[in-house]
Formats: sequence, structure tokens, C-alpha cells
Amino acid sequence: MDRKLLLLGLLRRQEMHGYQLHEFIDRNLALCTDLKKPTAYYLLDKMAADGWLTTETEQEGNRPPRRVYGLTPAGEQAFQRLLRENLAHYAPVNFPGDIGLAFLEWLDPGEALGLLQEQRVALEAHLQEMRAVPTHQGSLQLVFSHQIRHLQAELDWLDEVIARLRQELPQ
Amino acid sequence: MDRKLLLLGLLRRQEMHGYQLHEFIDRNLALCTDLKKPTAYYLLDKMAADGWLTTETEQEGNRPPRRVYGLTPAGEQAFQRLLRENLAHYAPVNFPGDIGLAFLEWLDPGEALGLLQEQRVALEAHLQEMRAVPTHQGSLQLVFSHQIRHLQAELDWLDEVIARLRQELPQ
DNA sequence: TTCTGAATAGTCAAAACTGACTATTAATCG
DNA sequence: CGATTAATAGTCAGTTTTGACTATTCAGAA
Repeated sequence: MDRKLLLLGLLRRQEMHGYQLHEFIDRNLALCTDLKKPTAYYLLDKMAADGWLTTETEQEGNRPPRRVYGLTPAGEQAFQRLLRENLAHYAPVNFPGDIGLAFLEWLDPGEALGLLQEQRVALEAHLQEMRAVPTHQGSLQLVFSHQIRHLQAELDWLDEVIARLRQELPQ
Repeated sequence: MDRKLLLLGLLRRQEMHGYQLHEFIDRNLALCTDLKKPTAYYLLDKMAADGWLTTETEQEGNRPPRRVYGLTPAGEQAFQRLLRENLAHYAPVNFPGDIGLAFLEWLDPGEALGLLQEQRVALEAHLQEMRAVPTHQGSLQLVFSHQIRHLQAELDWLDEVIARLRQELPQ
């Protein structure tokens, strides 16, 4: 449902066609969600079928025709409802890395250390990249600071696990 | 792939049948992943078809027959490979709540405050529940402390957003 | 003993998602 | 100019995931 909320929220500001929506999400909101192109069209068509969106086929110049989506009143209502649901509920997050951690004891501490250090490099690079993004306007800044907060927590935690592994190391 | 890693890791300790696997994951590892029953069977059958697992149909007493899965050498290799892949790479996480945050400015601060406070209650309850779980043995303890770390980070962050909203409030 | 509810073991059809593809137009470069 | 690459706009077939269901067994209550 969160992806529908995202699409509705973007269409609320301004009517758009599918390619444009996917483009915008991929370029600016990749940290919020990973919405593949076919999924975007799937959800848009579904919401249109449910009466949440209007579709008009437009043609600009002699570019290929494209479907422009816009919010209906029902779509606006759905947006309001989904936004409140999203903000009022806490959704537990699953960290894929936890599954590897659960089996960490099956590896010898030396190899585990090496692997986690490799992960640490990737994580720190990602964090630096995120910090380097110029400040956004409005609520988008919240999303960035949220992400950065969790990345920092993850890095701190990874450092502790690495430190503990070092102590276990013989020699 | 992470869910396959999980199933392989559990089967590596001990042969199990599908229901038992899903039961164990749902009871003890729900914080790692949410693996629905049909998904578990789907993945097990797929890994069996790929030669990673053996299946034997067993019948105990006059209980209904059940398929018991066990690791093949190829399955063991896959486990080793997937475990190293999981530990060495950082996988960015998407927080569903970020989508709501991105549209926070469309709500008036008073209502936003109320909704986030509601979320905070749920989040804190979840954190308390997690802390109350008795200490696990081995690497599972790592998973718990990882989760708790992120829940605490989330709570701190939510409190900051709430505080900022309070300041925006008129009067 | 018979009934009720919970636990066991899994299946099925439908929904959701994605990698890889098509087809057109615009931009660049020798 | 002609050729090559990038951008635009979307589709399709296949994979993955899930809600809702079946069918049996067992434990305890009436």
C-alpha cells in the first residue's frame, strides 16, 4: 500500500505519465522505495480500474502517445486515508543482514571478520554518498535525515560486532 | 535469496519438514523475516528441484504423511556461498514509514503530531516486547541486539520529529 | 461419548512483482 | 550526412508471494 501512497502523493501535486513517475521516483526517491517500472504501471492501472485515477492519452509533437494519470476525488480520499494509516502505525522492518548474522557462529572468527569488514566498506560508502546529497526542501529532508540516522546506527553496531570478533581472534 | 539462506541454515542443523520449518521461523525468527507458509513450501520445492535438498516422505503414527527436507552437498555449497554473500554485502533497507514522512508537510502540524504520537506508542511497545525476550544462545543474540539498536534509533528519531512538530504548533 | 476448538500439514488460485524485451525519437560525433 | 548511442514510453511472459482454503488428528469439556 505504501507504494500506492507514494504514487498518489506525486500525482496529487501534478498530473504525470507513467514513465515520468517512475523516472522521478528512481532519481529522487530511490532511498524510500525501489519501485520497478512494470510495478509502477501495474499499480497505476489498478488504481485507475479502482476509480482512484483518471487516464488521458496525450500526444506531444510526434513523440509516442502516453497515458497521463490524475487523481479523482476517490483517489484524493484514498491518499488522505493511506497517509494517516502510514503515519499512525509502526511497521516492523526486516533487515536481510540479520539472516547472515544468525549463522555467524558457523564461520571461523577470522573469515567472519573479513566479510564484515567488507560489508563495512560498502556501508560507509553508502553513508558518505547519502551525506553528500544536497539538502532537500520540505519533508524530503526528513526522509534523508531518517535514513542517515539508521545508517549511522548500523555503522556503529557493525563496528561493535567487528570489535567483538577481533577479541575472539586467537593470537 | 536471504530466505533461502535461512531455510538452508536451519536444515543444516537438522532435517525438518515444511510445517516444522515455518513454525520455527514464525515463532523464533519473526523479527528476521516474515516467511509465509506457502512461500516456504515454494522455496523448499524450488531448492529441491535445483538439487539443493533431498525430500523423503515420512509417516509417523497415523498422522498425515509429510515431506522431510535435508541438505545435499550442493545445498551445503549454496549455503556457504549465500552466507558469505550476505555477510560481505550491505543491502540498503527501505523504511515504509519514509513514504508517509515525505508527505508530512501536507498535513497540519497538529494532526501530524497526533498521528506520530500514535506511532510512537506502537513503536515503544514493540521495543519493550523485544527487550523482554529472554537472552538467546549464540548468534541469535546478535540478531536481537541489532533489532533493538535500530528500534532505539527509530524511537530517538521519532521523538525529535515530534519535538520539532510541537515547536511549529501555534500557541 | 460426542462435540468443540486447537494443532498439524499442506494446497490453490489469484495477486504482485520483475528481467528482459520492443519500438520510437532525439542527440552526438566523425 | 549516416551511424551510433542515449532517452522515451511502455509491454510481456514468467517468477514470486500471499490470503484463504482443505483435510486430518488430538485434547479437553460437556
